[in-house]
Amino acid sequence: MIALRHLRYFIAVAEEGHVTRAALRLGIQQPPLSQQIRAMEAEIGVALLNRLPRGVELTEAGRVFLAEARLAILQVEHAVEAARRTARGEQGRLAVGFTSSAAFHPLIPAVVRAFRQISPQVDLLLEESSTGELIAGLQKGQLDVAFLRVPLGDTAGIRIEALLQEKMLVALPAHHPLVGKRAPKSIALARLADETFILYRRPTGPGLYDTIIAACRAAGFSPRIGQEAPRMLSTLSLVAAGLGVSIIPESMRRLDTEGIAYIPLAGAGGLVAPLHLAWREAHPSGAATRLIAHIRQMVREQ
Amino acid sequence: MIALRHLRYFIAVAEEGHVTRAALRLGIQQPPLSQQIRAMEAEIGVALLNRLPRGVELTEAGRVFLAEARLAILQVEHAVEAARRTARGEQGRLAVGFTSSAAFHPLIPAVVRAFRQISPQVDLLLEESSTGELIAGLQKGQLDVAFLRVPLGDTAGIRIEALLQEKMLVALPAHHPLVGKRAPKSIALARLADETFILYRRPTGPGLYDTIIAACRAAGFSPRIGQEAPRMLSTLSLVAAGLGVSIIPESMRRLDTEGIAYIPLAGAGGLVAPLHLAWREAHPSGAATRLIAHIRQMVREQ
DNA sequence: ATATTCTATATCAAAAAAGTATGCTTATGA
DNA sequence: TCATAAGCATACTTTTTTGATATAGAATAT
Repeated sequence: MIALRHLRYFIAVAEEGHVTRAALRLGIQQPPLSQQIRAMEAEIGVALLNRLPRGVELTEAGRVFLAEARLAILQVEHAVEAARRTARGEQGRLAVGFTSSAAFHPLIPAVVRAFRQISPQVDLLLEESSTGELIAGLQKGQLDVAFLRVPLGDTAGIRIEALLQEKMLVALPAHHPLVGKRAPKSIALARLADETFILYRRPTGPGLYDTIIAACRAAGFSPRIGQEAPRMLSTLSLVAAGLGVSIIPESMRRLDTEGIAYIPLAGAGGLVAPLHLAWREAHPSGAATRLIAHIRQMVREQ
Repeated sequence: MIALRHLRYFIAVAEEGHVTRAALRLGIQQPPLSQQIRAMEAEIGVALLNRLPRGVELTEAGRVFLAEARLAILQVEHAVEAARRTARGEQGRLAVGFTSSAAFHPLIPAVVRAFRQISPQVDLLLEESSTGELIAGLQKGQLDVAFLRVPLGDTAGIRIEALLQEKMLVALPAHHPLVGKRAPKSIALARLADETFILYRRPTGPGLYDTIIAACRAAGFSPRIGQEAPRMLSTLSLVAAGLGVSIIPESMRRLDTEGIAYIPLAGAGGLVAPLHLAWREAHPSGAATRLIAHIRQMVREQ
């Protein structure tokens, strides 16, 4: 069976035109080199060298084989380098997931843009889905990293790290009495006791939904739920349509401003929207490790 | 140092997702296979596999390496195949030389055309030069095969084989008295005793030139040499210009017919133009062997 | 818990590669 | 032309590498 050693030896002999000199260069003796070359010729079934009184010369087949053998060696080196680059996270593919509400936080496009720039050879696959599906995706290895609001469900084997916490805003229809002529600087949660709430909730489990209800209870009332929107974005549409009020993370202010007044909560007792980063505990890829480190740095510098 | 064995083993493990099963497929035991894979990972410095409770899975680096390793194996196989094809004469380059007078024989273009068709992957390099240079080219390995008329000079290490013999024609100016109104069917050499001869001769030594002079002597006269043309083709131009007569191989009739009458020699005693094939005795290339065999066949069938 | 399924480790045997000594062929130079 | 040197091949030995066997260790599945 042909080995890379055979190719390396042959290339040396071809380049030197001389078995003894090639052996010197390879750091072995001449007889084993002669043997290896002959063994390879026997294996291929073709004479690659003409043995001359002084040195050797390539046959036509030898010339062709030399060129191809060099390519083979290069390809092996390329394979090794590609693996190393991939392990260093400079190459490969990286699947990043995020929940719809996290998608609106400016950190995420900033991270994606920055990572694309520093690791152009990594294919970033971005995928938006629910928290539950993100966690499952991580566990199944379909995702490498995910941004989510509140971790929930079975997070076995998943590392979760808090990145930041956002303040919450009250979203009111623009013509709501509480907004008045000039929107107030802030509003206390208790003043929303009689409002109808529009909240975002996924069937998969608790999330911001429960945090908000708990905060209302703490403020002394039990919120009346008017509607549960299927997607975070629809919540704001319903508020704009005047169907009720909602409480949303600050970063969502960027959206759908038409017809909505955003007012900070006064002394928001524990009512904050966290942003978490999640990744597989076991065997993170080089690119994932790199991305995580980069995210941490961006959060720190922010 | 990485070996092809490592790549083959790794590919098997990657494809099976299972060391034990891959070992079975490779016809070795599981422990050495595990060892070889680990040795290669150590060599590269990168984890290619994640060891799971049941079987193994590829890391991102492993996936990249798998694809590249497959290419490396293919390239090695390609190298071997290319060498074999070259040895069989199906690929490579082949330098064919011929003297100017041989170039006019229809066998040569026919051979070239036929060989191009049956061996399209062989690059044919055609080169016209003098007999002496052809022989030297063969000896130096610059040429693989040569067509020539009369072998001369130092032919050490050269195999020469007679392909065919052509009749000779007398070339006369169209208005020469011997041609008359209707050209005669043939003409005896002795009748040219008083003519001026225009002959082709290269400085390198004897050739057709001497054959012709010897034939004249045998016919009872010593030819008067009017001019020695540097190239076979110029001979005919000089004849057409009325400067004398010449004796040429039959196949040259195809050229420069304007102003020249070609008349066969009556009972041409030994006055024939041979065509020889010459090639290096030592280490003929596959393509050369193939070409030579093909030429012989074409001559036989002709 | 216990069996089962896999990979890892340790030790030994076999095979392959490298080393040493020397032979054989062919050119080179006195 | 004869001796010498250059350079590849062959024969044999030593070392290294690869593979086999036995068994441990980890983890899931029953």
